[in-house]
Amino acid sequence: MNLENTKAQMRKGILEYCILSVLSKNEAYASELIQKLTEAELLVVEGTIYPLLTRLKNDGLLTYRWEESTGGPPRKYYMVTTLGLNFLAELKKTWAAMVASVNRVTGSEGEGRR
Amino acid sequence: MNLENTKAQMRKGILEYCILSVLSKNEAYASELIQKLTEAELLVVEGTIYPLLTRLKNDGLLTYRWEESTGGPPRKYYMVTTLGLNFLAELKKTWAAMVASVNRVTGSEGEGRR
DNA sequence: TTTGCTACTTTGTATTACATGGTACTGTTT
DNA sequence: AAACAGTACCATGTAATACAAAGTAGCAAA
Repeated sequence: MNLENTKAQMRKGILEYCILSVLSKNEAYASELIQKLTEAELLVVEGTIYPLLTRLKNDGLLTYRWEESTGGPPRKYYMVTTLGLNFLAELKKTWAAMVASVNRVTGSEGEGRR
Repeated sequence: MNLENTKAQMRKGILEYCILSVLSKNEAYASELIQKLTEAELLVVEGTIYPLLTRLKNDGLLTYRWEESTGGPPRKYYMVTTLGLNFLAELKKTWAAMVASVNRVTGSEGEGRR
């Protein structure tokens, strides 16, 4: 029962939401995504993001296209599909509801709203 | 990739926080906890909460005492230890930081603060 | 005694994040 | 040209968690 472990557990399930959200604004390839999420202090690593992107693609929420790079191997640029946009809208609601619930239960209901 | 599944994943890791938080205000037994969390629209079931309570107890964050019931079997009333309170304080910070990060990444940073 | 309710417990399963190691393409250095 | 370094993608195995499901046990009323 250490804090790092609990943090990791808390991150579970929100990555999908974050990735879809980031990609809905701009297409990006995996390394770019990792950089953006890391900048936002949401730890992610390769071993996490590649399987996740593949899963989202297999479920029809993402597509990708290959693009040559000016140095190094070609990149897979991912973008959100229409289905992905719908799912993202649902996730947004879900996230908002969950934050509200947690804040209510933990007694920080008013925070950020006064 | 269905919404219910993603919701379940989003809940991961926050239960510890919610339970510690609820118990820090009033001691309670498992069924009471389930009721409170369900009222707050945070689904929990027996199979989830009993092992979790035991884990928190084994890690020294919770203690319990038996109390006879006026009908039915005796109840285990759980309460938070000093160690648990410290951990709770950390979780509170962690949760707040994560919500801030997610909102920043998904572009809902201002929401609830206007 | 049987039935029903409450409360606690245990076992097995699905899902996820991550660590780790591996493949492949490009350009640079020797 | 050969070796190397850097970038990018991919695959496998592990740990942790939530949950379903089935089980145990106490108490009380019919």
